[in-house]
Amino acid sequence: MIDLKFLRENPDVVRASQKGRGEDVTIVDKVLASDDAKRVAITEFEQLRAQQNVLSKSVGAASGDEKVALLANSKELAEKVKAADAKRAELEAVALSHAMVISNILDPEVPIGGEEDFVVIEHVGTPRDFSSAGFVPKDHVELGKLLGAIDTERGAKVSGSRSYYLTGVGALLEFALVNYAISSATKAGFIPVIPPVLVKPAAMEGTGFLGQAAENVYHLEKDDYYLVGTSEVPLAAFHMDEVLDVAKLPLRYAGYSSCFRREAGSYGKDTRGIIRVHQFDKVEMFSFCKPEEAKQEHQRLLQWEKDFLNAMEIPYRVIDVASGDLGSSANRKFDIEAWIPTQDAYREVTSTSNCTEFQGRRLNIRYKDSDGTKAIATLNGTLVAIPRMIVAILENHQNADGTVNVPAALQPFLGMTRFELV
RNA sequence: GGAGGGCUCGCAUAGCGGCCGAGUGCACCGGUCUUGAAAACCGGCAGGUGAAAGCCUCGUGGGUUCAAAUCCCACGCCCUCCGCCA
Repeated sequence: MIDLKFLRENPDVVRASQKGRGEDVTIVDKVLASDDAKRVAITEFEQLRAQQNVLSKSVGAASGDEKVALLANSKELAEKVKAADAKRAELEAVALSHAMVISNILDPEVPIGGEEDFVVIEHVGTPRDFSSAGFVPKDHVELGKLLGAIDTERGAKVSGSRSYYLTGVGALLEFALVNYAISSATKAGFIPVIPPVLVKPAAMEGTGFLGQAAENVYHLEKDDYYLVGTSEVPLAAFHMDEVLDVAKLPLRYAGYSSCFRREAGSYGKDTRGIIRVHQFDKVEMFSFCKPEEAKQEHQRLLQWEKDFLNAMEIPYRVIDVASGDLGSSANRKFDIEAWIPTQDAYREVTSTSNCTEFQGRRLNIRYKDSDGTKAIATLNGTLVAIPRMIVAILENHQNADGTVNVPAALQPFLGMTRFELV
């Protein structure tokens, strides 16, 4: 949630932010109006309540005729208080429901525009020249079959489209990637976490996934639970309703979990292979920090993501994601896109978002320092999303015969230097 | 799924419908004393909101009442026992 005080004082900034995202601008005035009405109702209620408290006390002290008279007064006042309280509650709910619609306020540096309007920040590494090597690269589906690593046909048989089995070296590769990720994250001071992936509505709502992103979330209606699309959700909600000690910040967690995505609205996109799937595992970095440190922390998360790609020896580029393509909680987002030879394109493999205090306010997570209790800032970043990383590794490190070289960083975790044909 | 017990200010506890936003002990913070420490003693010590007055918060939500930590109802969580089970 945005800061209502900020909104009251800077409505134009919020309007511009909404506009930049391609979202409803008129909501700003609705929020201002409903917030105003709410504040008036609160004042009315509190004044009546104060009277009632005084009167009630005098009733207790009085006796006889005096008491009878006071009781009559009090009874009347109690009715008014009740009415005012009901009105207050109603207007508060309206104001909150409006306020929750507004997305996080864009960082002024975010490129304005739609999905295509990202800005490339840098390129790292050079895509291999397969033609000079004298062979046409195979795609990951074919390689996965040759290596006995990926089985999409049986995935479809058992679980429908966008499903797959990782088998043999494919399964081993996941373990190696996860182990490498967790061990490097731990070295960097992250606390490793295996979170629940089945969460209550409050966690989903608080992280901002029930707004525009709701259609991509699996909901178990019978029990009113959600399957998370990323461990960002349980990691953010880990400290829900808590006040954190400023001395412990930044507090960093690395969560390993399955992720579930409905992929509604992506029909026909990436239907081949395991680029876009309904279920995958991921190691996610999550950071709680002071708002004034969030921007630097964002750069740190990006650096850890780059370190991972570098270790995998995969060419990539970093993009500054455009305003229209940001999640509602993010005020800025950097994606890392790995080079995928058979698509002749860079494709998103990791992503890091600065959510500033937006989630902190929704989840009621604060920190305490010498001058008070304030909303905390949260940031998230992918360390490794397994299927896409597997795609990048197989395709970039393949040999003419279909074998694949294992990046040096993973060799200790795999106990092999090459994936052989089965 | 069935049967019980419990949820009060960091922890542990007290709490008759009004004098309870709430006592006590421990912990914690500051001070006196001490070469230093311990002990002792003195003082402070829940949070939110608000400029303040005030208002709100005793698991959560409703209800009864002029007035609820205290009475009633529902739900949640925790613990014990039984059944089922990865």
